[in-house]
Amino acid sequence: MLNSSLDRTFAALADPTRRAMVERLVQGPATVSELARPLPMSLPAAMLHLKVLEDSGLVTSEKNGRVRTCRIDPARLSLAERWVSERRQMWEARLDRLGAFLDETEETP
Amino acid sequence: MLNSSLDRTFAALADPTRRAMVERLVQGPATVSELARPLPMSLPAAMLHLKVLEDSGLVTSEKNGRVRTCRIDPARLSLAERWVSERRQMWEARLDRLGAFLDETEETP
DNA sequence: CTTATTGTCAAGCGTTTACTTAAGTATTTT
DNA sequence: AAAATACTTAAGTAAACGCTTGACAATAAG
Repeated sequence: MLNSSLDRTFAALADPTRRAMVERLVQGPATVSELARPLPMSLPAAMLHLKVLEDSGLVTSEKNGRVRTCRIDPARLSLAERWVSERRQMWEARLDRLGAFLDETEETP
Repeated sequence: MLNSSLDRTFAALADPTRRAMVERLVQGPATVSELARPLPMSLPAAMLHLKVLEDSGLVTSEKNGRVRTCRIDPARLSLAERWVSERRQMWEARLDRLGAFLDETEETP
């Protein structure tokens, strides 16, 4: 399905814990522990959130030795941004058409 | 909480049914039935989705007589758009700083 | 070799989500 | 007034989420 990646991306961003992780990762790569440390939950819980972010494609990671380094994928951020932006633009385009129609209609009152 | 509106907005957009409703509403206002008709589910189910959209603030509605008319609130679309956009920009800013640093470091090789 | 660090897997539990069908209310239309 | 329309509420169910604790790697450091 074409949209299921949008599903997962928006769902990933719907949680404050996961947005906090994104917020951290836009400053640069981080390990699993670094991401989990500030969070008010157990490490396994944090890893589940991380898994949601990875499944959405917003975050990628690679393991070297015993440490896994995570980084954000800005392309996925753009994907979500673009969907919203395009819909807002459609809405604006409709308003423009409506305005033009009204201008035409009320010529020489 | 300041962020719970972002929570609800992203959560609302995470579902294909609700995105389809948004997609419809950017073309202009619609009634509950008009929104529900194309969907492969019962009317009450569609109304639950609509409620999620309203709770998020993405959609508003008013009832005249027996028909409820729904319209989108583009400001809420912008809210989501802006959050994503700002984070993507933070990520880009970091890359810029990194580039500048590397340029400085490798002067006169 | 022993120990600490870093991450992972699994089982369990309570809450929330996404529907369903059935019944009911308010407003038009005939 | 009777019937159709448009929406709303309620009750119930199955699946998904978010978290916990506990046990268990694998790697690095002393």
